[in-house]
Amino acid sequence: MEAMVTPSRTPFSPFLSSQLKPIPKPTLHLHSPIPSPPPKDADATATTFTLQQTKEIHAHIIRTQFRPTNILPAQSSPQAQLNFLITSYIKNNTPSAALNLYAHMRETAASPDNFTVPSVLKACAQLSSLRQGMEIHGFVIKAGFHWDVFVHNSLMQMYSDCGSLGFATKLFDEMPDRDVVSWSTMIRSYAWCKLFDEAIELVREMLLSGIRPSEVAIINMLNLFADVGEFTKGRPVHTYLIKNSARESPSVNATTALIDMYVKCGSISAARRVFDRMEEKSTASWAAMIAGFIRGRDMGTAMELLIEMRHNHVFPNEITMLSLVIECGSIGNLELGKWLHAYILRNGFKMSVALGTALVDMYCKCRDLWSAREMFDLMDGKDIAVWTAMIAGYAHTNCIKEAFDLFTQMKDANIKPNEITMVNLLSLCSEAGALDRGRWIHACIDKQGIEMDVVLTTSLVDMYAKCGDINAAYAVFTQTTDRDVCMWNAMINGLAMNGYGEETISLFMEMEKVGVRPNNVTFIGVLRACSHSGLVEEGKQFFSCMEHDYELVPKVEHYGCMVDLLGRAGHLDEAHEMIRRMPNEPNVIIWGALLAACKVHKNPKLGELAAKELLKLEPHNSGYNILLSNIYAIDRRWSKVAEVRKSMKDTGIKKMPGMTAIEVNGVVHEFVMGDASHPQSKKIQAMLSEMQEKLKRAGHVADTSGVYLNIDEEEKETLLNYHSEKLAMAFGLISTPPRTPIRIVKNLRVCDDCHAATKLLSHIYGRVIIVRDRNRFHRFCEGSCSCQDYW
DNA sequence: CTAGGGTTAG
Repeated sequence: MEAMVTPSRTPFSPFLSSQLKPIPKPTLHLHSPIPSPPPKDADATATTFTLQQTKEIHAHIIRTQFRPTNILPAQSSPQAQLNFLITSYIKNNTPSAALNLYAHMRETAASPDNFTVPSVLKACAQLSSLRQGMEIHGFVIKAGFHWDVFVHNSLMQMYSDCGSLGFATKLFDEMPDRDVVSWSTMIRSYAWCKLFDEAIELVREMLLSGIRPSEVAIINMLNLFADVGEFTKGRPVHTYLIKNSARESPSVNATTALIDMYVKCGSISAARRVFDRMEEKSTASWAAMIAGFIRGRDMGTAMELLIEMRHNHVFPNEITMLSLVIECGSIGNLELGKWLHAYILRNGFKMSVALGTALVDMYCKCRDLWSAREMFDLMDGKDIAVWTAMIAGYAHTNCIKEAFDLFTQMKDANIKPNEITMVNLLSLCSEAGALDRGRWIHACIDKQGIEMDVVLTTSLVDMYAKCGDINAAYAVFTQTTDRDVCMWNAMINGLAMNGYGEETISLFMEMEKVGVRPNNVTFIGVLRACSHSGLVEEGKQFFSCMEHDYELVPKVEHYGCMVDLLGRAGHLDEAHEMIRRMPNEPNVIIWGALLAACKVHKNPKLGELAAKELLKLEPHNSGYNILLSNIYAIDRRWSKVAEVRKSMKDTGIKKMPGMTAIEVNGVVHEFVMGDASHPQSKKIQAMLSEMQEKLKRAGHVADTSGVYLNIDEEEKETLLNYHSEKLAMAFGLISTPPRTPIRIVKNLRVCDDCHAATKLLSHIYGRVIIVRDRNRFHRFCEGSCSCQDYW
């Protein structure tokens, strides 16, 4: 099903074609009956009925065996009556009822007609049921319907809504006469799949083919350019609007969409000009403009407009407040968020569940978990979205316990988790390396029958990969065929960080083969794989082909990967040369990569240069100060070391604490250096002493070169023994059964001494020890380590 | 027209 997300417009995957052959041609089938065109003015369809009323009419129709009723026009055929019911069910958001009726029609004499088809296709779209949609497509072919624009457009819309851009495109390409709706549908489909360039190309083609865009089409286009976020691309539509407004001025809605487009493209001034010229402004126009000022962090003007709006007798509604709160959360302005919250309460807005959720989410994004929780606890009728928003808040701040506690409470409250809830919990497990928890979530997903969409599958792949179970990650990855670029990236990066260099490259090849276009993130994974596996030449090739063959401009991150790749391999001068040649301004990632390489390959001269550049960029960053002092320590220039340390102390810079986490029986335990806060601290200390003893006997000499303090060797050794990774390992050894693997996660790089010690410990205790540090895995087994570079 | 919670990389 790869073609469902195939980016290119033209090819129609042979796999898919074979399922739907023959593709219908708009020819007239003289021998099959041509169904009558849809009734033009059925009174009943103009009226909207509630779901309850619809059900009653349904029951009545069945009871009276399609006899004319006083609700429907007297001459209504059974067909028309059923069509009416289908439409009414769809209007009431019960697409499955509509599809059941359709199935009923197929079994009875009342065969579906040209009027039925668009309605039931809409139901399929609402349910994202590609299978049923294809079935209807097949029926349309078999029944020999007249292929008018309406049927074509409905089918395209269904395929596009079910995520099958490939089928939609195929139909579009085969249409003899495309109307403005056909074009709009395609443009919208491409925009949804984030294929903006293709969408823009379609806009161009549409205008060239002489189609005059309708208002809906114009609004669609403006929304498209708002998503693209590029000022220059949206400009032509504005020009078009101005040109045409000589005859008829654009509607308030179109102008509002224009303001929204300018705001999202970051041009507040252009938005303001349009806004000021508007004679009549709707609530939405004001909201779009105010959201723009919030986005531009101009709170003063935003507040002024909010007040001015009321002076103009336009009043904000719930949706206005909703979008303001969301915008505020995305810029993380807590002060404004609190003000908006107060404003909402003061002005008696109805606190809907949606608005409450937006507030909870806003507080979470502003990292005020306490206020978020307060709001959350106050809310009545909490639905799955609020629970998920709150869990997401805990997940993003790495509050494992709180997140899982809340998850339990949610289940106790009989709220069924959905895929979004699970994605949040999984990302938490990824971060903490909590494999057992992650597996448990996976089991929950299966048990609860939660739909595995692309995002959830990607999260699962990511979780297994980041927890070091690469086989499980691959198993999930191969179970699905509907993979988007994110999922490929997750798998590629997973292989890369687990040290599978060659495999990463072959997966990349496969991705290319099935026609998924790699993006910037993909290349970060591929380059990192080359870096970790010492594939210098391959890395250089990928780096040059990403620009030449894939038209992707390497970003600073890619240069960072290259500096890391060359640096790790010891090509320090080449790495330095790369930095000098790069078009972008080198940032901390670049110099940091060079500095780390200089430390490993003991090149204090270049290292000092890198460290000084780093400190120019971020004088207060503790990590770089420490690295600089480390560089001096290599040359044993202790006075310089002391100087840096002192300046750090003076400016109040503290070292980011090294932390190591280990999951035992689904509970994540965290340790910092010299940690004695764990309930089992005594036992851990005893274990540490035993480990130290055994290490000594095995001939381990403490590598104190990682301790860059001018203290005596014995003290250095003691310090090393209390590194957080050793504490976590000791705890792992005493609390898990013999021979089971030990997995730990460290937030910084593992130091040289801990690395050497872990190798021996894996042999001494007969354990596989898997350490995940800042960006990759070290797998220790019987006294050796999987990583191939400098260790 | 604006419409609550989500994935990869950093």
